[in-house]
Amino acid sequence: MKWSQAFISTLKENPADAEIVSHKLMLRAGLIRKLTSGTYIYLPLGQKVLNKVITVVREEMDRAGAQEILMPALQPAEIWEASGRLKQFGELVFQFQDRTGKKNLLGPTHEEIVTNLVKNEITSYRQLPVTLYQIQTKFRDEIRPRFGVLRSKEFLMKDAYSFDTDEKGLDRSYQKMYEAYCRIFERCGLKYKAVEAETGLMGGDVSHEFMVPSPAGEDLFVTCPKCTYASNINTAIPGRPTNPETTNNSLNLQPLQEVKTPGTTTIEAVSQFLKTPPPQMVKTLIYLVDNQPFAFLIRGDHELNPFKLGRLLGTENIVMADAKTIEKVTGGPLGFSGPVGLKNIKILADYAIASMTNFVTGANKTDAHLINTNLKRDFQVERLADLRVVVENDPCPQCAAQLQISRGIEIGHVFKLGTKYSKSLGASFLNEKGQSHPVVMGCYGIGLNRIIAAAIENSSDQNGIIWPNQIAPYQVIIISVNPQEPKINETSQKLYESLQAKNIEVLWDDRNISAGIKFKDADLIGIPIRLTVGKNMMEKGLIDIKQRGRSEQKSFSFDETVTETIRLISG
RNA sequence: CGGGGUGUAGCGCAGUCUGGCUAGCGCGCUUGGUUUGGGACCAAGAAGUCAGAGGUUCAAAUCCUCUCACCCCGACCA
Repeated sequence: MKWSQAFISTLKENPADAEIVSHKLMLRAGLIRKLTSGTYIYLPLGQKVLNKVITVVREEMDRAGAQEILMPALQPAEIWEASGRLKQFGELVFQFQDRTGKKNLLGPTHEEIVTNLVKNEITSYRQLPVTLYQIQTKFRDEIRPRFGVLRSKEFLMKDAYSFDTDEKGLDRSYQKMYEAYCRIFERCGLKYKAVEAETGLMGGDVSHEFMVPSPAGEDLFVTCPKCTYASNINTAIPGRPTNPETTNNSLNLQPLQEVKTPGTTTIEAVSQFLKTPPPQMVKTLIYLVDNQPFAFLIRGDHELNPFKLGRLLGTENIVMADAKTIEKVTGGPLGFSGPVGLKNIKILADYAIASMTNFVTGANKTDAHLINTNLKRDFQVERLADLRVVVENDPCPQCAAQLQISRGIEIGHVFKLGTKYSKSLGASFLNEKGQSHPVVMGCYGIGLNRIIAAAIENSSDQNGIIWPNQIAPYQVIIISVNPQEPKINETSQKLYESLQAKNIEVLWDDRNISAGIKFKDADLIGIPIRLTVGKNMMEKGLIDIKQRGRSEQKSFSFDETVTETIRLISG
């Protein structure tokens, strides 16, 4: 493509809307333009990159034995009512009626639709296993679209679904997809990390997220510097101290005492008032679990993890108690709750509480706290459990090394769904013995637009994008420094045609503008190999080769330039 | 949805507090010319419902009321 004829518009200045590097560069390099909040137009350069990503994904899915289909974005609401997820998704789903009054929605994902398909088509174990995938636009009415293409209301997703006769089969299908994901992200040049994750709205029990470390990421994940442990912050388990159940009898227990703490309803306030550090304090959080009151005890500097509560207690109906309920249950106002003297309420304590002595708790009275509170002596708990969010330097649950917390962009997520959907939607098959079983499912998603943003977050400099070879919009850019000069123009033309003849994707900057703009633009849009036809051509008949992201530049004769370019591309 | 902020030419912004003359600047764009190894130079030009509606006033980008859009922080996700 000749730049003079291409629909490429770059921006010199940063658009006011953009905050993060990838968003700024995608706008500046002319990859995308915003239509409205959460929806983006892909311009030719952006579309080329997207297509490259799609090609990689498609090749690897096919290689892993998955078969491509295409399901509608427009879906009947009734299937979603049948699975019970319409309520769960709630406002996240774009819904509307068609002219007949039938309820429709724009698919936020496709589990219901494939399961329904499989229900109708698969009747025998002989047809299993099978994995289907598609590349489709998803619609989610996000509460807050942001960071450009990273979180949008409309986005492209590769979603795959595996169907097996049993758990073992699912394990195999899951493993295949997991490996395919690794290959995809490697080919896209991403530094990624697979971590254990929450299953969330998808359901199921095992899942892994693929994270690209980036300060722009919206997720936190935990990694161990010494072993393989890696997890989303929400599922990360802090390793337990070697003596978690330390009986505090042997320790120097001080007498329990009530102290006045006027107006101090937060940990910080109490900490300052009593001059006691938060790790010496215990907060008592009152929740309603299936409408029953529960107290959760957490060390002052720790944070409760509501996801863990759900798993532990086997219900999703968990809400923080309001001030009235707290007063009714504890006898004291919000902000002064404590475990001592609580009745008719289950008390669960985080493991970290077990090794604490002489700590501060609320007194269940206005403006009062208890000091020197001790477990067992002063109150009992129903059980000890892992209730909290991991913090930096917590011990690794596998090897006790100090855990690290990083920020990342979630670019893919794989789930073992089991029979959640096949049961609720009635997708079953007959086994060898003629018995009916629900199919065992897995689902596997990749955010295709996010791969682009993540790649840029991973790889850019002051001057612009530095594309990984596999997803660059063009492999080579030719800069004709002064296209008015016949020798330069003719050589460029010949070079352009020679490279095209070798099936190399080349962008020829033939514009009759000052050289500086061309160099700046080439850097901005990040083409991996830059060939400059200019001064060196006029003086010595040489063409300069420079790789984006490297500083050195070498000069070659015409023929050498072609072979060297090919070498760089294939190597 | 709660909190914070912005809206003036395609893009980036000044002007708004303290109302007043033809609404300005940089980039980009058009035409002609000189240029061409890191966002050139000269000359001439085009381009604005000052987010929208209503109000106050002799007079509104500027003051008041409402509405809309967009961005940032929080809960949610690929």
